[in-house]
Amino acid sequence: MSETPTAAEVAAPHRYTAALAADIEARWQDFWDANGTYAAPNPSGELAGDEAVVARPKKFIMDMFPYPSGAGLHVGHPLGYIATDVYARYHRMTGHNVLHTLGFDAFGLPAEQYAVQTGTHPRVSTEANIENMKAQLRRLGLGHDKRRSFATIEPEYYKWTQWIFLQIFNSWYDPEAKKARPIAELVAEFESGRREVPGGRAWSELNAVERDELLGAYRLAYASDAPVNWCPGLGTVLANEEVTADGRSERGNFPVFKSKLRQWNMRITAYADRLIDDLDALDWPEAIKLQQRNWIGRSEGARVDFQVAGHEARKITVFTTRPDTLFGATYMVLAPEHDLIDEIVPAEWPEGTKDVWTAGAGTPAEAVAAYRKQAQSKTDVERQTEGKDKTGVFTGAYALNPVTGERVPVFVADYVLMGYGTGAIMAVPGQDERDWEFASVFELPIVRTVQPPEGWEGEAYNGQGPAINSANAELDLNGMQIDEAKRTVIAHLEARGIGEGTVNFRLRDWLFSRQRYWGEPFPIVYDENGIAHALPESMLPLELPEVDDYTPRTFDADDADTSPETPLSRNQDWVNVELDLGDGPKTYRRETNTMPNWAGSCWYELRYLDPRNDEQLVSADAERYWMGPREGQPLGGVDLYVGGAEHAVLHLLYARFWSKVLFDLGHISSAEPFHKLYNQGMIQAYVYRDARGIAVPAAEVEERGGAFYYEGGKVSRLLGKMGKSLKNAVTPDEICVEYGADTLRLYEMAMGPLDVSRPWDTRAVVGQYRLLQRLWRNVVDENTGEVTVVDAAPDEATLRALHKAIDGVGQDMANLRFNTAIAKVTELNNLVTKLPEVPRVVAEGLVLLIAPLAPHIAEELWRKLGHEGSVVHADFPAADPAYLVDEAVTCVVQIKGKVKARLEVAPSISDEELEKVALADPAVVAALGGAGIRKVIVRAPKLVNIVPA
RNA sequence: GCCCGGUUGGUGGAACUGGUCAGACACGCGAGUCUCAAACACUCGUGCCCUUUGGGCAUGUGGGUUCGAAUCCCACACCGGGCACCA
Repeated sequence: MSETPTAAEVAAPHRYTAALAADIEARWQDFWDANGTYAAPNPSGELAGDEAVVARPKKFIMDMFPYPSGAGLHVGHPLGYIATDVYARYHRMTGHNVLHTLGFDAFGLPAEQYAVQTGTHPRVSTEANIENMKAQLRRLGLGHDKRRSFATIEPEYYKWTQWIFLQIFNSWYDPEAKKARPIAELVAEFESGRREVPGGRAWSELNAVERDELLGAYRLAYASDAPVNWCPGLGTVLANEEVTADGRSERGNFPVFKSKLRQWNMRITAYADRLIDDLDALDWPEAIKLQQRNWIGRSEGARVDFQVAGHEARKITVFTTRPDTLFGATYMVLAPEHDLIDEIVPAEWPEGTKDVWTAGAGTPAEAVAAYRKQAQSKTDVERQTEGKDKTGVFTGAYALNPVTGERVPVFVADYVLMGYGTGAIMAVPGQDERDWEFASVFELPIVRTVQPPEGWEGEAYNGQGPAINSANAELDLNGMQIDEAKRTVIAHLEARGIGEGTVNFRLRDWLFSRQRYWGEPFPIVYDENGIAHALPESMLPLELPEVDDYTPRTFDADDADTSPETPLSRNQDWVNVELDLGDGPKTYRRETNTMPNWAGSCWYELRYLDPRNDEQLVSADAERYWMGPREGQPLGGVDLYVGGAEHAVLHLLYARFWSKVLFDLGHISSAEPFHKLYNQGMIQAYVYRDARGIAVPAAEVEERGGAFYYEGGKVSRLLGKMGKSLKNAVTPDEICVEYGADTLRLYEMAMGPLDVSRPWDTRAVVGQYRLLQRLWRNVVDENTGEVTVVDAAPDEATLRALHKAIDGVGQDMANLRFNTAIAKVTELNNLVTKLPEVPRVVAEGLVLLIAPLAPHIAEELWRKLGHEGSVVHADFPAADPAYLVDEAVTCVVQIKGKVKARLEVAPSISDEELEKVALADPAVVAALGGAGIRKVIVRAPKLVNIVPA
C-alpha cells in the first residue's frame, strides 16, 4: 500500500476513490458496531429497548443463513444478503422496527467433509470458517443486529434443537383434532379405556416393551425398521429429499440402496394435508408452492380389498385413483417387499400357469425368492438404466375381483413401490399405460372399461369417456362419466365394507438420523429392553462428545451389502452411561446417531427473536411480537425470507413441519415460519474451457474479435456457476479493494431483477463506481473537500425530478425492484450533475434515496451536510404529490395507430376538450386529407387515436 | 413423457392494469477534452438497414384479436428449472 499516489489523486485529493471509499467504509462500520445502530428492541426481556421503537410496525427480514464453508464467499453469495439489507434499511427509514440479522448453519456434511479434508476437528475448522465469513460479510456493511447472531453448533443453541426433538418425540397426531397432542394424553386415553388398544387387550395388560411399541406407532418422532436410503459412499442413510431422481445422493452423487435399517423418522406425513392447505395463505412464488404440492402429492381415490382365493382370512388392499375401472382389473401386483407374499405363495404352480409367468422356476416360492433378491440388489440407478421394461413373476396365488368375481393372478413386480399407497395395485391394463405394458409382456387379458375415441387402439386409454363393460347384478356403471362412476363404485364398496374413498399422499416420513459425527446428538437413551427414553430437560444440552476419530465410516460406493457405523459408537465411555431418570440410577446406552443437517435450520428464525434465553426456546412475548399472526398474515411468520429456490422441498418443508408441531403444542403463535418468500436468482459466471475441455482461469482469458484466448490458445465460453473448480470465482473482497463495498452493493443490485439469474461482469462494476463519484462531486469539491451545496431553492423542473425519483424509488424498494430504483437515482443524479450549483434539498434527497443501497457514502455525505448521528434512522423522503403531475403533458395524436402529431396539453384536460383540440390540429387535418372519421379513441391526457372512415 | 418459467440492441436489462416513434439505467464501442503519454475522469454519439433531407424494418418464428400488441389468444422453435413406473 506504499505506492506513489496516482495522477488523479494528486490532481483531485478529495475524489471518491477506492482508497477514500475504504476509509469511509471502515470508519462507519466501526461506528455502527460501537453504537449498536442496528439493534432492534424486543417488547420485553433482555433485548428490550426504546418503547417508541417497539410501538412501530415490525418487519422481520431474513436470509437463508449460510454454511461457513472453507472456500469463503464469492460475489454470488451475498446477493440475497445485500437485497435484504437494502430492504431492511428502507423499512428502518420508513418508520418500522426492523429485525435483521444473520447466523450460521454449521452442522452437517459440508463442514465435516471440509474438516476431514484438512485434517482438523470440525469444530476448529468450522469456527475458523465462521470468523472468516464474518469478516467478509462485515466489509459489505450489512446492517445486522449482531446481538442476535449465533451458530447452530453452539450448545446453547442446539440445546433447543434437542428440546424440540423431544417435544416431537413426546407427541402424537390426533387426526380428529387435526393437531399434535402430548403423548401423555394418548396414554391417558388408553389407560382409561376411552381409546381402545389395538388388538383388544387392556393397557394394563401390556408390558413395557409392548407399550413402547404401541406408542411408537403414534409418536411424531419414532424409530422404525423400514427400508431406508443407504448410501455406502457417504456412509450414512439419507432422506428421500436428499436422493436425486436417478437414485443418487444429492451430495457426492453416490449410488443409494434400499436397506432395512433401524432409523429415526419424523411423521411429517401426518401433516400432509395441512402442509398443502396452508400454502394458500402464504405469499410465496407460485413455482415453489407448486413444487411443494407436487412433492406432497395428494391424490384422491379409494382403498379396495381383494380376497385372496383359497385364503379366507387374507385380503390384498390396494389404493387406486381410478375405482371406476374396477371391472377392468384383470390381475394384481405386489411390491417385492410386500409382507403378504410369503403367506399366499402356494407350494406348486397352479393349473393354467403360463410359461412366461414363472421365469423358469420350478415352484412359485423359488421364482418369488429369486425375483425379490434381484429386485433388492438393484439400485434405482439400475432400474433407471433398464428403462421402463416391465419385469415380474407370478406368485402362484389368485385373488377375486370384488365386482366381477373373476380369479385374477397376483404378480410380484418392481414397478410397484412399497413406499406408496399400500404397496399393492389392482392392474387395469385397459386404462393404465404401465399395466398395459406389463399385460403385454405377460400375456394377461385386457378389458377396456372406458370407451376410447374412435380409432384408438393398441394402447391404454386414460382420458374421459363413458364406462363400458362395467356391470354386474348389483352395480351398473355403463354409460357413466368417470367422476360419476367413481362416486358410484365407492358407495358400492363402502356399503359392503370392502373399500372406501380415501386420500393418499406421495410424501413419506422424514428420515431423521444420520451416521455422522458433526450433528446434534439425539437426547435419547435406551434401557436394557431397548426402550428409548427421552432425557429430561435438565440434562440438556446433551453435548457432542470430543472424539479422536470423527471421520465417517464409508464403504465402496457400489457395495450394497454394507451397513452404517456411527462415529459416536466408537466412544463406549460416552455411550454407556448411568443415569437416574426418575426410578433410580440405571445403566443406559446412548443413541449414537446424530440429527441431519436440516435440524438446526428448522427453527432458527425463532431463536433470532430471543437468542440468549436459557429458560425457553423463545419468550412468548418476543415470538408474538415478531412472528405472530396479523392482518394479511393469518398464520404469522417472517415478513420476508430470501434464499435460493433449491430448498423448495427440503428446508422449507421441514421448517414448516416443525413450526406446525410447535404451534399445535402451544409453544408459538405462528403456524407458518415464513409468510413471504422470495427466491433470488443466481449470479452466473463465464466458464472458459480449452480444447481438452478443462476450465482455464477466467481472469486471464483475453477477448479478440469475438473469440477468446488463453495463453495463445483458443478457448470456448459458456455460462455456468461461479466457483473455485471452474476457475471463475470473483470474491467480494477483491471488488471491495478495487472499488469499495458501496459500489459492489450497487452493482449487485443493479444487475437485474433480484429473482433472475445473470452473469457476473467485473468490467461493468465501474458503472456504479462512476455513479458514486458523480454523487460525491455533486456534494463535495474534489480539490478542497468542502461541501459545495447551496441553500437556494431548486427550480421547478429539478423539484419535479426530485419528487418523481422519491416516489419511484420508494415504490421500487418496497417491491424489491432495486435495479430500477438505482436507475431512477442515477437519472436524478445525472440531472443534478448538469446543474450549475446543487441545492441542499436535492443533495439531501439524493443521499437519503441512496442510503439503503450505499450506506457508507450516504453516512459520510449526511455528516458532511451537517447532520448529527446516523442516516440509518433518518426519515426516507416523502414525495409531494403536487410535483408528481407535470404542468403540461405531451399528447400524441395517432391516425390508425400511427403518430401524426404531438400536443402540449394540461394534465387535467377532459376527453371532450382533448378530442376537439386534436381534431383541430393542422397536422391532423392534413393527414386526414378530408377523409371522414369513423371513430375517435381518447385517453386523456396522453393519447388520441383517430380511425378514418 | 408431464408440469412450471423464459426468449427485447454488441452485453445486463427498462417499459404502470394493451396506449408518447420500444430500448430507461448501465456496460461495451466510437469520437472528442484533459495529459508528454497511458490510465482515471469528463463531454458528445451509439437498435438495425438505406446515399442524405428523410424513409424503411425491428421485442424468438408464424398466425390471430384490437383503433392500437413486447404486453392478450393459438401453433411452433429454442433455452432454463422441477418431477418422473406415485397406481
